[in-house]
Amino acid sequence: MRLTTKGRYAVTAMLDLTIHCDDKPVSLADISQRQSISLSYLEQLFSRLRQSELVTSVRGPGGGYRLSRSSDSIYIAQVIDAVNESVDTTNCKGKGDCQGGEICLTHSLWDQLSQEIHSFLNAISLADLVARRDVKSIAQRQVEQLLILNESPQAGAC
Amino acid sequence: MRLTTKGRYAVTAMLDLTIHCDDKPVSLADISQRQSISLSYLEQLFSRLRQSELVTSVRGPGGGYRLSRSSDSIYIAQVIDAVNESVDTTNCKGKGDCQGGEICLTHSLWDQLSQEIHSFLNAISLADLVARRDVKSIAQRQVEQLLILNESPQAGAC
DNA sequence: ACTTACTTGACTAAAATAGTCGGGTATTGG
DNA sequence: CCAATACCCGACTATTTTAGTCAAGTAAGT
Repeated sequence: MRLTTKGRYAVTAMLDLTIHCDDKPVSLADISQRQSISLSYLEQLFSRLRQSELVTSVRGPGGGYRLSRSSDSIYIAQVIDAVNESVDTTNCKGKGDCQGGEICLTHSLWDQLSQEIHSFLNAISLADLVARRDVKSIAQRQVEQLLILNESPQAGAC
Repeated sequence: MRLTTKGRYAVTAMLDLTIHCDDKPVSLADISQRQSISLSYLEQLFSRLRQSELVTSVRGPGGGYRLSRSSDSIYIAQVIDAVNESVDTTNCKGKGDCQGGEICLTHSLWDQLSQEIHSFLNAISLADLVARRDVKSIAQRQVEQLLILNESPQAGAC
């Protein structure tokens, strides 16, 4: 099982994309500023997200990324899977050959835990997260901080 | 969040201890053979398990380890915590200072997931695992394999 | 005494994480 | 056309963690 900054960044970036998407695609530079994630690292993550067909890209000036489908049909588990191999907690990737070809003593426990985590993350969509009150207020704070930082009022398109 | 071989080994070893404990303490050498875990590595893990007061040790010949209390009052979450810092999935360890002192966009999600995993692992005791049918049959297989392995050396040795 | 078995700490190879860097390529507004 | 924008891609790297090994103890039973 791996659940580290990589997966967290991916979900955070996808959520940012969901919040700040109206008609124009969202550039990685914007996400980088709002979410304090390095631009180069974001590029790496979005390469995987695009390969998994969770986002589509638009090149050139004014370009950026869009969700490839509605935010209520993109689930957190899919985002994590895209960048973070899996949420499997078994050693044998569910195959049951954990102890020299045979199943190990605790295999069923880890198998059960993996299913538990997967169903939890697969039941929450990006749309669900956007609807949360705390997410809304944090997103607003981030936009305001960015405006102060940039000083020049950048025509709040959203 | 970390859930790797270290935590799995710890739970497996504790389960082995639960199964093979009658009156005499269980030596790490026995666990090492049955569960195919390196003896030196087990020593490292049991050092942590002892510090967390999950096991007690008996030194000298015939010595080994015992559960410090009944197997129905030792929970999987405690074993993992003992060797594997925590099952927390947030970046800020629940503090909420994930984005430069402020809370990050996805904090509540990871916080919720952490609680989910913790309650799952905290609801299963070693006694619960021992009672499982698959665990019983795997344990029996391991004992039989060990008997075969230990009886053979008389043939070609010396 | 001798052996067994726990105890401790230092050390290490390999892998993963969390990035950086430098060059591409497509697109578009002027 | 052209230069700026922003995605695209692969190689590189420092740091941390994992999954151990090794050596030198200490305590206790026969």
